[in-house]
Amino acid sequence: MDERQALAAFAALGQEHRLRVVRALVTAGPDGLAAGVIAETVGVAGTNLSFHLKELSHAGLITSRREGKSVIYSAAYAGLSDLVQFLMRDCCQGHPEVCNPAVAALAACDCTTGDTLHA
Amino acid sequence: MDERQALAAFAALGQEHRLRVVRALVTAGPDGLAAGVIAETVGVAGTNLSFHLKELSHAGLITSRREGKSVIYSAAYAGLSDLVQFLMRDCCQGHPEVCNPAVAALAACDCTTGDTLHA
DNA sequence: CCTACATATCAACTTCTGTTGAAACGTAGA
DNA sequence: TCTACGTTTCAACAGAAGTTGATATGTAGG
Repeated sequence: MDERQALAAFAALGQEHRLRVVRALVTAGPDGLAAGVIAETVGVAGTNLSFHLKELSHAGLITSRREGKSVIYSAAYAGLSDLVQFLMRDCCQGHPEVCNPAVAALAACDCTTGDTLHA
Repeated sequence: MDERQALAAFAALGQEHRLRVVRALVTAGPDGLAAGVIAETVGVAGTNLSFHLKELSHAGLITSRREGKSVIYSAAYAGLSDLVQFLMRDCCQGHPEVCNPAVAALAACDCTTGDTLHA
C-alpha cells in the first residue's frame, strides 16, 4: 500500500457515516449486508449511502456483489490489514517503543491464537 | 479510544500534508522536529503548517514543547497505538481471519522481538 | 528597551465534501 | 411486458476544510 492509497483509506474512515458502515460490515462478517440494511443500521438515506459506499469501495475497504434485487457489501479484510500494516511500517522506523502497545493489543485479542471466543 | 477520537484521528491522517507530518515525526523519533524544519520537510508554508499541527495535536497524534525560540513537535506514540488498537478491536469482532495478516505484519517487524536493526 | 527571529492567530477567499430530491437503471415476479 | 422493488446516478445546494497574507505573540540577544 502506497501513500496515495493510505490517504484515501484514512480519509474514508475519517467520516462518521463511513466509519460506522465499515464497523457494521466488519461485525457482519464475510456474508456482508445489503445496502438497504446498512442504510437502516447507520441511519443514512439510500441516496447518500450509495455515495459513501462508492467512496469506501474506491478506497479498497469494502467490496460488493449482487444477489437478486439486493447489492451485498462486505468488508475488504485485505484492505483493512494493509492499512494496519501501513501504520505499523511507519511506527517501526527505528522506534520499537511505538509498536509494543500495538503488540499488546493484538495479544489481548483472541485472534493471535486462532481460537476465538466467538468462532 | 472512543469513536469520536478515532474519527478525529482518521480525519487528521486523511490529509496529504498532515500524513506527511506524522510520518516525518515518527521517523524523527522522540526528539521530534522544530516547526520550521517540518515546514521545510513537508513543503508547507509556516502559516498553513501551524493550522495542521494544531489539528494533529487536537487529534492526539502529536505533542509539542518549547525549546528556546523554537517549538518542537514529536509523535504521540500512545495516540498512534490507540488508533491501531481501535482498528484491531473492530477487526476482531468474531472474525480472526481479518487480524491474522496484521499479526503477520507485526511479526515481520523487528519490534516484536525488542531487538531492532535500528536501535 | 529595541530589534530580530520563530511560531501562532485572524479574517477572507477558494475549493472540496456531504446532503438532498428527482430520475434512471437493473432485477424479479405477475 | 408491466409493475414493484432495491440501488445507483445526476444536478444543485449548503457547509466545512485548506490556503493565503497580514498581524500578533513570545523568546533571545545587543
